[in-house]
Amino acid sequence: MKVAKGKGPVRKERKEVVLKPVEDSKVGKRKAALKASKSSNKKAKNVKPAKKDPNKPKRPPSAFFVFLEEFRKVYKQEHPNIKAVSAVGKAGGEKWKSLTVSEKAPYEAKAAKRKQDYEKLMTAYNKKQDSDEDDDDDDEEESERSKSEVHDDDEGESGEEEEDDEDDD
DNA sequence: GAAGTGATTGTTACC
DNA sequence: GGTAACAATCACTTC
Repeated sequence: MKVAKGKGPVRKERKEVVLKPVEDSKVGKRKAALKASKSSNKKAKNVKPAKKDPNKPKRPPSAFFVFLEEFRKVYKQEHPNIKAVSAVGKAGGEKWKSLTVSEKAPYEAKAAKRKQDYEKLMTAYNKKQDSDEDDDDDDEEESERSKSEVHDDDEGESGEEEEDDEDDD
């Protein structure tokens, strides 16, 4: 992915042009952490350098991210000229805070399902990892097997998700 | 052309 | 328990 890889000094100016700096303390903290980790060559990389696995299931989106997916579409329609992801994220964050618990409920439900899928994928992934350690030669076979299992599960869940998505509406 | 950046919140995973 | 990383998105910037 392209998340916080930590390359070199690229950016900054554009951000200031697109939108103003945020004064949210949490944001500052988050950004400070990101910048710190990036500028310091990624602490996590030092902690767990070998954890980068392309086969590893990606994290499930939180309720906020599920909401953000829909919010982006609406935001694009209302603000076709604003394409900065930072602006969408910021607006989405404010909107999210303004939502009531009941309004957040459907997004949390979706996130919960995504999480279940993720746990299944992680279980299969961990099994694969375990088998890899046990026998490296069969890792491809195990991989295919795991994928098949996961795929089946995923399909089933996906179908439910689709239905639930409409239900939520 | 490839790759990183920003902005958001929530959750995960690691120490 | 605390904290940092990461999940999506995409125009833009830099090398």
